[in-house]
Amino acid sequence: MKGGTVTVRDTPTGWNSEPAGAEPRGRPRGRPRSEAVEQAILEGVLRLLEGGGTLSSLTVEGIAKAAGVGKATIYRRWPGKEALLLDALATLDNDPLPETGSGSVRDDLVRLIEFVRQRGVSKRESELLRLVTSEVMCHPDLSQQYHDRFIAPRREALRQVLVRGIDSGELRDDIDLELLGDLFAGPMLMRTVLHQWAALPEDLPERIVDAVLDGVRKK
Amino acid sequence: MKGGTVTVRDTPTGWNSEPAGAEPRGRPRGRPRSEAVEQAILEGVLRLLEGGGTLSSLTVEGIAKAAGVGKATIYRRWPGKEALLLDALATLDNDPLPETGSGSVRDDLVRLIEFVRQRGVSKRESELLRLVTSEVMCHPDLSQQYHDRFIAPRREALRQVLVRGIDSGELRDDIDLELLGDLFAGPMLMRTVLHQWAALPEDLPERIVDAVLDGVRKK
Amino acid sequence: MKGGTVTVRDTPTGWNSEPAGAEPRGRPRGRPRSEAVEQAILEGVLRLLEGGGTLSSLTVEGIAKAAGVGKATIYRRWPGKEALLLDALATLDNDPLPETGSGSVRDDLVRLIEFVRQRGVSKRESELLRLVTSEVMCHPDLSQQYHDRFIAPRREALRQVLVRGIDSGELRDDIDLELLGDLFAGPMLMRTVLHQWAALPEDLPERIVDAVLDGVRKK
Amino acid sequence: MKGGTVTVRDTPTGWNSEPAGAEPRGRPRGRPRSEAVEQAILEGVLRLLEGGGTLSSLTVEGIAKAAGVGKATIYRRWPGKEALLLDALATLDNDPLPETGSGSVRDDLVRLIEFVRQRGVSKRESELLRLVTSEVMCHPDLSQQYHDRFIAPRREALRQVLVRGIDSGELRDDIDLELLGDLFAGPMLMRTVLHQWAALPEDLPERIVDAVLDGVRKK
DNA sequence: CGGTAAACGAGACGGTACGTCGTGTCTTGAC
DNA sequence: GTCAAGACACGACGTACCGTCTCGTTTACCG
Repeated sequence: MKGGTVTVRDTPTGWNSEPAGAEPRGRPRGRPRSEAVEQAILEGVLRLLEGGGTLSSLTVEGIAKAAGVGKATIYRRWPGKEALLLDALATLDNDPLPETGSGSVRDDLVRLIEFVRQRGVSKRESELLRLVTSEVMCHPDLSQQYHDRFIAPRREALRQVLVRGIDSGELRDDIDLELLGDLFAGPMLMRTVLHQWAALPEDLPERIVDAVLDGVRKK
Repeated sequence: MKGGTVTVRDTPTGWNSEPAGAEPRGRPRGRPRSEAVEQAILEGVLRLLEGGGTLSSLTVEGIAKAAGVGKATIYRRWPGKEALLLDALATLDNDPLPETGSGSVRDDLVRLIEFVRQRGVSKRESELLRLVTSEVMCHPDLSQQYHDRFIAPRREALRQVLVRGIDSGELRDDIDLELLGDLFAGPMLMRTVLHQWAALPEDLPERIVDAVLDGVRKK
Repeated sequence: MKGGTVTVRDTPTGWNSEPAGAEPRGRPRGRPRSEAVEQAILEGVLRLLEGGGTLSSLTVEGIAKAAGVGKATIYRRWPGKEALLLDALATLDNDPLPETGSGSVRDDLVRLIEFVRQRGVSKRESELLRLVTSEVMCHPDLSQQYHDRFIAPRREALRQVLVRGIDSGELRDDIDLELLGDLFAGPMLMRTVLHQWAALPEDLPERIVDAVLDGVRKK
Repeated sequence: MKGGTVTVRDTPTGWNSEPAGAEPRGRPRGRPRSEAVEQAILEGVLRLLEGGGTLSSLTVEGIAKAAGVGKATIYRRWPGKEALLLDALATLDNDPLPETGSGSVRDDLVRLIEFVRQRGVSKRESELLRLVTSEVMCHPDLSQQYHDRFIAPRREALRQVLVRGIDSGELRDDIDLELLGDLFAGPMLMRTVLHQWAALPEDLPERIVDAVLDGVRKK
């Protein structure tokens, strides 16, 4: 909730950013925004999502009620339901990406895909992902936000592994990097977006990686 | 707009089904529903979608206005906006699946993926797909409809090709069929859902199929 | 609720105005507005007013709830709470002005003032008058409306009586008509606006008229 | 802003009363309230009123902004907008009542009515009166305040003159005092509340008094 | 050919949520 | 303890759609 947030949120007075020393543009005046309120709102969103329901059944009014908060307090921080959803997603999805580069390229790939699989197994996260993803597909501007905050880091990690694999001669160098990434990530997305969330067995990452590495043609 | 429709639409009086002769359950009385009105509504949906916009900016009231039609006329035919969207999608997506089974398994796979690629290059279809997909992810009941009408046929065609490949010894038989399908279809979905619609070059299907067939491991 | 209303209300399609024959400017299309709903809203206003309360405690939302009506239905007919109050007042204040010109000028004056006194005695009307009057004093545009619909007719009736009195030699002709009217009407207003509504005994009109006629100077 | 104020205001610490020496109940600690702030708030109210506008368009938030003052500073001094209005009215309406009892009863009456007329010709005061009056009519508790501070003194002065007139034999003694007062004050109220503020010519007080004294019946 | 009945355009209807604004209280740091 | 600033819970505002309903009109069929 550090970097990407500022472009979506209203970034009201920047009262909690400066590390030390003199504040450049004057310190924020008036009562500071309550951290607890922030948490309550995000927690309220997650609580409502657990009940399940449509995107349009997740109303701002309902969130305010669930969080014990005024509507204005929500609109003071987020321009709308969509941006709020992104931040709610961020509160769940803040585990660090797995370490890569230490072992074999294959193991790194498995680890990355396993990391994504975890998202879908958690009830909370999968519900949230379901809604966020559909919301995102409607709002092109949010799509950018979503991509920058959630997709891009994963893709970058994947890219680095793939580059290492090419450099070390483990991977073919005649396939463009973008497609290479899609080959590994696509099957997970397939289950995530269109299939049931249940169809994510533990050994799925391994099977995906091995199949993509070796090809499906009979030798 | 034939088979699947009946489960979604109200199928009010069955006025356009029987050719002649005795109607079993009473012939429809009163003024028959106008075919032109039906077209106008669906066309109105597509016209509004071209303007682009959020899912919630596509209102039933707006559709009625755009089509020069009363709201009740829409509700008489579809139970809601979602089902209407599915039918609108069907008016575009009614090309027959490509023939398969005549040539090599590889060519069949390329043809199938190329068929999907076509969906994404048309402005109208890609916009519609964007909204329908996000709508579908929220409504579990629609999800079933969408799957049965649009996903299942494609998956089935794909499955048949893959089975043929396994039987003929061209494809490995130690990968379960479901994953096999995802390997080919996943990369396309990746571009469709998360990437830009533009990134769908003509030779993409070939490159996907060859990469998946041969694997990405350096020989 | 005939003439004056049209300038305040939205006068949507004029569906209830034409006496007979062909409608000049096209008959209203769509479902006609319900007379019953209209009554329910006005009745709701009066019911809430009986409970007593501030002007700002009489909310549009409350009126809608009390009348079992959607807010939009109110806004469809009246531009705001103020105009609605005027019409609510009109539903109470629709007794015909008393007949004048038949007997003595003094009796006519007493009758007119007695007519005004009746307004203040009724709980409903006095509450309503209290709010309407204060509302009216804030909104200059409503002030005009209020004057035209409620004040002007009374003043005109009073003026006619006074003119008759001057012509017949019963009243002095060296006092301008406006002031003459204020002399008779002022004392009633005094009790109405500033005093308690209770202080309106039955013989008040007679005493006012006689005092104004004869003067208060000791002979 | 002397006597009546204390019942309405919070009378916080009494910081401006003691001349010197020992404070009986502990001297006020902390920063004393700024006199300038008080003035700024009242002046802000008057400035906003000159712009004209509805009662509800005169918001506490707007007053604070206009006075360059925090909202809490206003609420620390007055319990609400209404009481503040009364005090704002008092800053304008602080001329001493005219002397009476020195000359003829008629001249005293003219003087008193002329005094009231002055209120109406000042733009500031008439605007303020307009709002205060309407506010007052809604809040029964304020009505009492308003009556005690502004109406009662005038009525009392009027009453004294009338009593003197009766005692001296100049006025009839068969009309109750309350009605007698209304006869003189009513016409002014008429113009003030319902008519235009403009209709207050200089000789109006004289004409009212003479007409009421002598009666309007032709001799 | 005239009657019956449903479809049609229009738009009113009871609701629900929207995003904004004002209220009166509170919480900061500065004075 | 006051002050300016502004966050806070609350609740009304006026608007926009929802899905249903009631109008008068139109358009088929059926007797």
